[in-house]
This record gives sequence, structure tokens and C-alpha cells, in this order.
Amino acid sequence: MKAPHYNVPVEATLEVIAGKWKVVILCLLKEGEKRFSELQRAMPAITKKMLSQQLKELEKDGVVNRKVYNEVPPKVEYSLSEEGETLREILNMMCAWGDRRMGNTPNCS
Amino acid sequence: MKAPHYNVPVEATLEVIAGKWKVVILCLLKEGEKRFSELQRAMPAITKKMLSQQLKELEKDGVVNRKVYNEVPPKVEYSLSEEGETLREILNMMCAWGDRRMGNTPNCS
DNA sequence: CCGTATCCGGCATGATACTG
DNA sequence: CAGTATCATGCCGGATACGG
Repeated sequence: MKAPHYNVPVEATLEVIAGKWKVVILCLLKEGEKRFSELQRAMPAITKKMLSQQLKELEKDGVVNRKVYNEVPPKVEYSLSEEGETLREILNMMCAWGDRRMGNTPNCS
Repeated sequence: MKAPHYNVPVEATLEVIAGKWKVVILCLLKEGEKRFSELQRAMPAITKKMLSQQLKELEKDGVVNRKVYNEVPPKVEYSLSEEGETLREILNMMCAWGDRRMGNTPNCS
């Protein structure tokens, strides 16, 4: 754990969401709980390793909850934590901005 | 130019702002026009090469304006473009989120 | 189904020197 | 002051195999 001094406050935000796939993952989770395999299907280009890693970091940073069901076959559900919910508006706006830029009607709830 | 198909719309947004320093740069520019050296001073860890590169990409993506004054010594000012202004609210929120997470009073206008 | 472990290559980034 | 040019390097992330 480094003790970073941020020259610009937004760096504290980036520390949490700046991973290659993190914002995409969060945008999927804001739609509701999702299983590991659901996330994979929604992001065909991501590897299991990366997905696992990014989720672990998001969990460590307190924005994502991981719920394990003791079943066979295994079942794990990911969702926004309470802290993660405070990102929802930002995620919605980022999503809407991308939609608008692509010429679509914003459809990000 | 690849013709990317985005599985999640927010990827179009990330295409523009996902560089290592881009959000930090944009957050500085939302305070007003800034010269190259001002940006450097605000981000002691960035190299000239990176700063130049990230600014060039932001300009290419249409969110930053570059204004050159024909003076000696040279003077260049960067600012949010009209399109960049549409990011302002997102930037403000990201900034405020970081402030809050650090336990500061949000101070991102 | 939901991961981890290991290896490895390429590209992003850094360091440094140079220029109009 | 505001950048390029060039070279070196490290770590990010892909591929693959294995495990509970």
C-alpha cells in the first residue's frame, strides 16, 4: 500500500475505476447482479484471468460485492456495493455520452 | 482506423478518455485554458512525451482545442472544445467522488 | 461453473538528448 | 517554451493448462 499524494483529486477516483475493463464491468453490474459467466458473455474480448483480476480489485476497493452460493455447480454473483452505487450516476452519464457520440439514442437508464 | 463494435456503449466513451492521464488533463482544463508548462507543473509525474501524446489524442478526438500563439518564446494554450464541454459534468462528478472518498469536502466546482 | 498458475511477448511508458 | 527523436525496459495482459 503506497500512500499516494494526489495532485489532482480525480486521481483518487481513477485509482478505483481506471483498470482496462473496470468501467465496462461496473456498467454491466449497474443493471443488476450478474454471474461470472454472464459478464464473460457480455465482454467476449476479455479473458477469464482479466475478468477475475479486475473483479477482485473492484471488490478490494469496496465498490463491488461478491456473493458465493455453495452449490454444485458453483454459482457466484457480482453486484454494486453500497459504495459502488454512489458511482451509478457517473456510470449512467458516461454510458449516455458514449451513446450520444455514436449517434444513438441514449439508453443507459 | 478500426471499426469497433462496442458490446457495451460506454466503450465509446472510454475510447476517448481512457488514456492514463486523459481524465486528469481534462479535469485541469475544465478550470480554464492552460499552457503546456502549466499542465506539466500540475502533473509532476508526467513526462513531456506523454503529455504531448495524450493532448494530441484528445485533440484528435475533438474534446480539446489547441491554440498556438505566434510569439517568441512559443505559447500554446489548451482548453476544452465544445464537445469537451459536454464532459464537464462527468468530470465534476468524478472529481467530487474522489474528493469524498479521500474524506475531503468536494471542491470541484 | 468459476476460477488460479505459469509462461511469455509486445507495447506502453520512461529516460535522455536534441530542435524551432 | 513547447515540443520531437531515439532507445531501453518492465509490466500488462494474452494463451494455455490445471484445479475445487
